Amino acid sequence: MGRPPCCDKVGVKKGPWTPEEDIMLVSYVQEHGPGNWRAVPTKTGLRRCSKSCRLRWTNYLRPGIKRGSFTDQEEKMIIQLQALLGNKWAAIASYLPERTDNDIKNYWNTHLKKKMKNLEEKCSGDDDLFSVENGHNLSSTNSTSRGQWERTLQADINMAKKALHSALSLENSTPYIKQETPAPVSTYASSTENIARLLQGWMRSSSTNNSENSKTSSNNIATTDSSSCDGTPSAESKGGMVLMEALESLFGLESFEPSSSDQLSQTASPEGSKFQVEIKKEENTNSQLPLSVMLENWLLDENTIQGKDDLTSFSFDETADLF
DNA sequence: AAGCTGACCAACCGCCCATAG
DNA sequence: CCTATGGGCGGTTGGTCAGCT
Repeated sequence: MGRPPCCDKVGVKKGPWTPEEDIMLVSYVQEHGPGNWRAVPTKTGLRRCSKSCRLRWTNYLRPGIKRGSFTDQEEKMIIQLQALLGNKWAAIASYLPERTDNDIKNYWNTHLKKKMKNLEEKCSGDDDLFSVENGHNLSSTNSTSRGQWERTLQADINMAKKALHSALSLENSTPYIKQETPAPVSTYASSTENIARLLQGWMRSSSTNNSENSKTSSNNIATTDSSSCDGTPSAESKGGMVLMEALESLFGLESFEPSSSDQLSQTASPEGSKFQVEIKKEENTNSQLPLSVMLENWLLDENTIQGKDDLTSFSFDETADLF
């Protein structure tokens, strides 16, 4: 017997969100803040499940979401964090605050999984270093001898260290949470911008086909988003700016702009901070933790991250005591 | 031009966890 | 301690579109 559904199935709308619904949701969140999702459908009049509202906000409407294709650097990070953490998309997303876990998950499933499989095929015959299909590398070595396992582990650790070190030293161009570097605002889309784009796409689609149902609008928008994902304002996004201004005056949404990295880290990735807090809590019992958790602790430890030189000084010998 | 197929991605679903009462 | 509830997460589905035959 599972949990009862989060809301009545009867009368609840499903499927793609319309711009009108998005506006209603954004204006509600602007007024009340994210949270208490249960109350959102009743207070906004949205005929949507509360969960659906939360998902729509976190995956699409919240400020600080970057859309469009992934950069090489992001791709690298995802691959390596996935190898290290497994399919912990929320945890991975905490390192890429401008990406949602859903985005990362989708990107992994559609692009990287295949890529890694090809790579694995190429590398078959070596060892299972590239075995990422089942998520955690570390767990795939159960049947190997201890020595082999340790070598594999050492390689994993080195790989992770290199990955993080290179990622952290890449001109600080990625707005990692812990670094608290100002986010490149141009690459972000605030809620206002998101909505503006939504409206724009919707208007465009309805102007070309007035009878077009709103189902397709959200997909049109998604395509539009990709076209301007590089942060360079396209002609379309300039049009969006006009709408944005209109919306700003309508809802007073300028306060949504991630004016500081602190705000960004709070709004863009609450999961990350929560994750880090959880890890912190676990540190007290480190001595009894499995290595995977120890590694996570090490990777996420604030001091380690901040003093990134330390990353390379981690030795497998330090972990030997664990066994 | 029509049909087919695979890629992509937004959204849904079910389970789990934390917490308030 | 137990239960109900809200929120979060990962897996999966289904609609749309582009490319190919």
